[in-house]
Amino acid sequence: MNRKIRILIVDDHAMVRLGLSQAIERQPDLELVGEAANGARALELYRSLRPDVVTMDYQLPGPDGVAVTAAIRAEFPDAGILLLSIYEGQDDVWRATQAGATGYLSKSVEVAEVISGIRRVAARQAVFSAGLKEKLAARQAGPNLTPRELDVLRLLVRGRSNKELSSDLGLSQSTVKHHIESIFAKLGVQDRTQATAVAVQRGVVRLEP
Amino acid sequence: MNRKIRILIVDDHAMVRLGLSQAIERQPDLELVGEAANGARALELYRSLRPDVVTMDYQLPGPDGVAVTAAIRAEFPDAGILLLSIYEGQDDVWRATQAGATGYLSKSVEVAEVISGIRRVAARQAVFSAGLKEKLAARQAGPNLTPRELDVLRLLVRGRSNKELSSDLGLSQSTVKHHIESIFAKLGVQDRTQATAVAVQRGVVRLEP
DNA sequence: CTCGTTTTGAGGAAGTTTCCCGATTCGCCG
DNA sequence: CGGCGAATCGGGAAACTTCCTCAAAACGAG
Repeated sequence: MNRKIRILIVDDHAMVRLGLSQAIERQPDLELVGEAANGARALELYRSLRPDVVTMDYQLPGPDGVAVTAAIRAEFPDAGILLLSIYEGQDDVWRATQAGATGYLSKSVEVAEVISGIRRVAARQAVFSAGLKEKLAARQAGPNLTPRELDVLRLLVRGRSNKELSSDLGLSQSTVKHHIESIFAKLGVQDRTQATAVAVQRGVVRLEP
Repeated sequence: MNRKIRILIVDDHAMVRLGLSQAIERQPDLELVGEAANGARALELYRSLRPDVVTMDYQLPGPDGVAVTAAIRAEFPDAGILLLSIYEGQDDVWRATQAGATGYLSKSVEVAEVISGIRRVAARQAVFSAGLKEKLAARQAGPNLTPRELDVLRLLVRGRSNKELSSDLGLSQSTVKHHIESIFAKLGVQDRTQATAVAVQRGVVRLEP
């Protein structure tokens, strides 16, 4: 038999770390080599341990899981990283794939699915949960904002005015107004506050960072 | 020695259930008697098992942890329920205490703290994590909105216009404008979209339901 | 190359929000 | 009782947003 798959857990919730470590220890082909509760420690441990797979929580104190993923991949382009998140918005998955995550699973999946996800990430195969694919497909049929509209929406949701938007993005106010109207039409709302509510609820954009 | 403390875990994340169950099984005085992944199953199991303590996740598919807590307490007023949440907003804790939760812990605390929380809930003592108390105190010093302003803010965040607000709450538009201006002043913002962003980020109000 | 989409832009009318001024009522606390 | 904060209401001017029409450059797909 081959060498065991060496795993690093990154999660700020002690209970999740405990659950994951238990699940891993029950598998003869998996081996837990380290645990980190924040991004800095994760990077440090990655450098010294060089694990085969990292299970990374989406939300972490300080730089979030996506940022840590990007940081690790910048240094180790062949790293295998499985993002675990309670969020299932399209924007989250998109950000994750952009950052170089090998897989993205919702935390509501069964433990067995995480284990099989780890094995597939170890083989550098992409992993996305069935539920996520459904949601992505469903969302694709819905909003479907253009990249520029997303830029505008992300700032809009943070409370920027048209004037601020235009200087933030280097556009004329007319253009900003145009994009905003397109966003309203696609989200089916009448004003920016509703757009914010809908966008955040559907996970089109995230508010926290 | 006394009978063991009988525990029911309610959480939709399999990994958290696994972690909690492991932590509980390591304690000689604690006994896991059931696990539920949703509110309906939780109520069902509570009726048949009558556990001493329920550890309840804040967010669940369908009715959330607070609603399930209220449902259990309506039937069993002496139930001991420990809410576990990733959210630390004042509004969440407030809703939890109103629903009759015995304690409220952030999921970012250590496992030992959850275990000691379970023991204290078993003794029907209130449990709130140190971090939460700090945050609550900090928030108390901050916004400190009046009840009426909170009513307005909750609707504002969902994208209602001044006109809608006035009919929703049975007020004149003048009064609504007045409340909104007070909210802006207390949150330190200039417009309703910023107010939405700040309120959601700080957990003053929740958007999901 | 042509078509459709995206992105950019102008301008204006109508409606809404923000920011002021003012005022009355109510209940609570010292 | 007097004062104080909360909640209520009115009005108005300035600013901003929404909705509309029109237009053009850039770009990829077919």
